[in-house]
Amino acid sequence: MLKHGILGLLNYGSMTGYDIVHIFKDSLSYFWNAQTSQVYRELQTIKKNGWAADETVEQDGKPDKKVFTITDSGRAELKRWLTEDNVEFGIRSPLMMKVFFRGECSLDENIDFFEKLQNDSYAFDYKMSLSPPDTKKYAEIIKDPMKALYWKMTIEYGMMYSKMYRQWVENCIRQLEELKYEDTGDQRKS
Amino acid sequence: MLKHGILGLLNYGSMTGYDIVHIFKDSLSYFWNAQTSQVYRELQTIKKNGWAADETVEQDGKPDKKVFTITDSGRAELKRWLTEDNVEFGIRSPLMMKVFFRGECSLDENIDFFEKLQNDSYAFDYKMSLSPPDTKKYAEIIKDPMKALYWKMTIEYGMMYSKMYRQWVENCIRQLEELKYEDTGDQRKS
DNA sequence: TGGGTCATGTAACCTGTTACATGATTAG
DNA sequence: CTAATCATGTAACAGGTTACATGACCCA
Repeated sequence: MLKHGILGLLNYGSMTGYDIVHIFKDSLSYFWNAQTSQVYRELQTIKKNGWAADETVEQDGKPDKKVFTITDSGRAELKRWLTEDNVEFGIRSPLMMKVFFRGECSLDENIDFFEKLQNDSYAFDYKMSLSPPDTKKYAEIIKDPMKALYWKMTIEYGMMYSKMYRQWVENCIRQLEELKYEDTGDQRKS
Repeated sequence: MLKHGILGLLNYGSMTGYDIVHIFKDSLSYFWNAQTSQVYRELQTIKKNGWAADETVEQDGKPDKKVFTITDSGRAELKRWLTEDNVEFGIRSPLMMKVFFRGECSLDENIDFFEKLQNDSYAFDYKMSLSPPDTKKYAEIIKDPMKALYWKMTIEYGMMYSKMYRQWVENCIRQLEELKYEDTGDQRKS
């Protein structure tokens, strides 16, 4: 998966592992987070597969760098990946796995649990409002406004997801709180 | 992750690997899909960790089975996992990775792409309406209505996600179709 | 006699995470 | 002097996927 993300970036222009790591952090982090170590490893297999070639560039005052350039075979592989249909609808969610079994904890513990989720989602939105995916940096790389459209779609997805998530969490909290009142003598009518 | 899901199920009652695989298929598949091979492997490590004990039961007319029973240490581990806070808000999405780079394909190809996503989501909803997560089977296992609440929450999440997803896809298609009309001479006003 | 259910797995592989490791330059 | 930025990775582990493998019984 990450392999093809890297290939996609290399297709915009030649760059180093270091560059790739930073683009992931700045512009793709909210739907994919890439470990430095994995990026360097994938670059090795990309090279081994002949999807990119590397060239060592000396710099002064800075360490040498290894610039990767996509090959025709790499572009073909990128296109193959984009065309292949294996995008299954489905939500592999570690969070739901936990929610599913929360009956083992007390009502109060679970209210705390969901309130923490709520806070995380607020924090996420706040962080996003402070530093949205870095438009300028990405525009430098991507240039073509037509291509930026797809980037915008992923951001819209992130925002819609975040909104839906918050609604779900609030709904869960409401249900738990109603149960709590029922337990402690039905104070809802007062 | 799956390890703890299995532990959660064993906590409801002793069962075999085969049972676990089927419960995952019937009731948890829409947020986690478990491979048979992985289930059997995880059961081995669960046993090795002392979280469950196994007992071979002979049957007539059917192959022998290995029934796993959770231990106190297993219950403690389940509780530890539920209590530990590592539920990061964030959406690791292979789909978004693909959407991000779709600028490499033509408008028409991309309209097809999103229409396929739309169909998948319709198919998912239809399948869910025909056979929603198997209430009866799950009720047999879970019994306690208080615990079933958390199961219901995961289903609500699935439905809300599915709705949001469809809206997002429709929104994407709309944007692409507008662009198409602009390209072919702005027929929107007619 | 052919397909479904019951029931068990192994082996190889791929992908992602965590921890560790180095070292020069530059700005505050 | 110290922290950040630039720039590279290795090693071990954890978790998930794919392919393969076996075998009896039951129902149509």
